Amino acid sequence: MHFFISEKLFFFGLQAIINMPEDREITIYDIAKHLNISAATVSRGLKNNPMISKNTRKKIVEAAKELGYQSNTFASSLRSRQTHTLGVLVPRLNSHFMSSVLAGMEKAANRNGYNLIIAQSLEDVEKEKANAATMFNKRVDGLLISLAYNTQDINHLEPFFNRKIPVVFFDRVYAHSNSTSIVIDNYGAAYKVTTHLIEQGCRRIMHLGGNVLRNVYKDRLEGYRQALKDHGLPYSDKLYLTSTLSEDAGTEAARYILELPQKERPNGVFSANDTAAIYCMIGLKTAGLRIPEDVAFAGFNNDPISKVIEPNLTTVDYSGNNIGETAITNLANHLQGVNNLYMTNNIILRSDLIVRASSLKNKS
Amino acid sequence: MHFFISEKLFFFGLQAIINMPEDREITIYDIAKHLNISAATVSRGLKNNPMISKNTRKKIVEAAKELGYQSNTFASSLRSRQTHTLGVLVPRLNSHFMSSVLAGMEKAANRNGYNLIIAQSLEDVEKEKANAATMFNKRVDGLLISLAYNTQDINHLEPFFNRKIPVVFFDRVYAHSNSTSIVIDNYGAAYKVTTHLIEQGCRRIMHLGGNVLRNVYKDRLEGYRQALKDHGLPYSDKLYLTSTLSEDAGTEAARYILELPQKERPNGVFSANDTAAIYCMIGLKTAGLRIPEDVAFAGFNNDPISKVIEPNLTTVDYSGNNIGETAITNLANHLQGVNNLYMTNNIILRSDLIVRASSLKNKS
DNA sequence: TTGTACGCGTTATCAG
DNA sequence: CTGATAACGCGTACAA
Repeated sequence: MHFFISEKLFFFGLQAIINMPEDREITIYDIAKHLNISAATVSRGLKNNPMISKNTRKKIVEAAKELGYQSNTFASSLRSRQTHTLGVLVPRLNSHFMSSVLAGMEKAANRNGYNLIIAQSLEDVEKEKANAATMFNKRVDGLLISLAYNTQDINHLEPFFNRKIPVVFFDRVYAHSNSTSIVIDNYGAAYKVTTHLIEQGCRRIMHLGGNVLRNVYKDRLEGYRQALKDHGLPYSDKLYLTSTLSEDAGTEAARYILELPQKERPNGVFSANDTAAIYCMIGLKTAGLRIPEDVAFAGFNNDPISKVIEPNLTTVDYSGNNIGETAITNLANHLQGVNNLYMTNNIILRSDLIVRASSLKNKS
Repeated sequence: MHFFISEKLFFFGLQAIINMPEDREITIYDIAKHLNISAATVSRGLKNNPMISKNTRKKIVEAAKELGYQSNTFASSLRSRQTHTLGVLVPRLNSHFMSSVLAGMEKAANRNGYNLIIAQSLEDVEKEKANAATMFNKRVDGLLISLAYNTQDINHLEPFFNRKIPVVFFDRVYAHSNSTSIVIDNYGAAYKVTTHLIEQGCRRIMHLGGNVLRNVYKDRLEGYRQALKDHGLPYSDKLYLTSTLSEDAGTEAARYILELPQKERPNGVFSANDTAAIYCMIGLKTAGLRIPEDVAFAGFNNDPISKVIEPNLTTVDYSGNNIGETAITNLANHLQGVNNLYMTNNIILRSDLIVRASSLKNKS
């Protein structure tokens, strides 16, 4: 069986298709045709190129709005080799500190006309590698990274270095890189906080630390040790626990303390983060110890929970927002040629941290 | 004055340029040339197209690795009209709930081969609009959005609807959209929690709510009211405070309660989030009221602070991780043609929420 | 001040 | 199974 389709019918069918709710993008060519000018002029006009007369520029912008034009970033990126996108690679997204960092970053990025692609390594080097590769493929204009718990080297960032794509480390930085790092004075803060505990009368101070592979934990440990030394207190391995600083790790630390012979128990604890500090506190409180009379506590980060626990936890106000904003602002300036991040091992240090000694009473 | 440049010199100069430390990308053409095959074949081989013989496919992959090839996503996106990027637009990045959502999203996105572009509206419609436009320009394959505090309509999402780019609402959804929404049973949870307070002996229960423009706060308010009604308790405007549910708002609520004549004071408070609940608690505790004997509390979200406050706060375990994973998984499936999100006003409801009644003692 | 012409790197189409 | 060729939408020398 055969169907005959008249030329006319065919034409109409075609028309119908052509007139269907357009699935084509509106391009600068459409605008150009609309205004009887060239696409090049439109392209320039859209970017406020001063070479284009004010009048035509205006017309172009209006036509663009009228036609519902939306610039195509790929085409643009393909041509200009700029994505206006920054990659952010963090260990975890869901900690108070990190989400503050991201909030600060997003704000600064937005202000500078950049977008953020965010990924988490979940503390796993392999995921970190994979994510780094993806970001590279996405041609981010720059990378901001805080290293995973067990990252040993940064070979996976070589592609960035080779292509001179700026990499900014923050918080958990890499010691031997030539990149810029945004950090706080972890050593100093730890020193201060430990000293504070000592001044409150603590003589046996325990430290809950993280993996010393990461600068933050290494520096905090060192600050703690130096403070002990400077005040004539001995350092003991028995009073130094290293863990992931999770809630469970805090609880575990409490158990450890309670199992210690009465005489060997610490009367002060400096934890490298608030979470571990607080769950350790809770463990001890549950066992009947008084805080801070029996054991005084200090943490790190100024997490919201530190203001809720009783008594309030002395802690270091480590502002994620600041870190995030500083990191992005520096990177954006670099990309816009305002500064140059590639001075060897350039370290930008935020020194606005405050030790909050909220309710720890002097035990002298 | 004229310079004469010999053909030879010119050629050498050109050579020098060509041999300069390559700043050109390695493309599929380079691979093609390397293997004496066509770029088309390389393109196919790289994507494991079964039409290409296993042998050549292998060779292609090897050559790619050898030459250090990195696919150019723009070029690919420009051609294929797919970005493998999803836009996420949230009110704020730095709340425990939202960062959990993002963590869940990132995980699911990664698993499905998508990247996330994340932006925050800071509870401001205007920023929401601007961000939506950017995401559209970046040609995200789909948009996930939780509305700002004061968003009235969703006209700014029209571009997405017009182009049939899937939009998924989550948490703070839009009632009259034809899009899929990922929500929990806010009404039911509020009803349950309020009932719980009533069963503990509370007769005058206050509600700290948010802007009823947002479904979450509206539904929680209604669940609260229905529970009162079903248990023969009167509803009173005096016991309903609406705010941003911030720390300050919680403190403010405490002040409000304390200023109330003794007889009009609530003996129970249901807050639409944990933060306000806890700062209200703290305010009352400071004033000498006993929790829960004088005033019992219940919150919403299962924020970490709810496990730290004393006594522990009864709350609704609203899992951001689940919401995030569900949202992305559904969107990804839709994009891959597994399901279709565009059933009118399709609502995907997570019902795995649990009311944790940790330490609230029966006051009968 | 504006237009012409070409290429960015990939994928789709069609032809072998 | 593979190759040639034409887009995709934009930016930019160069020319006018």
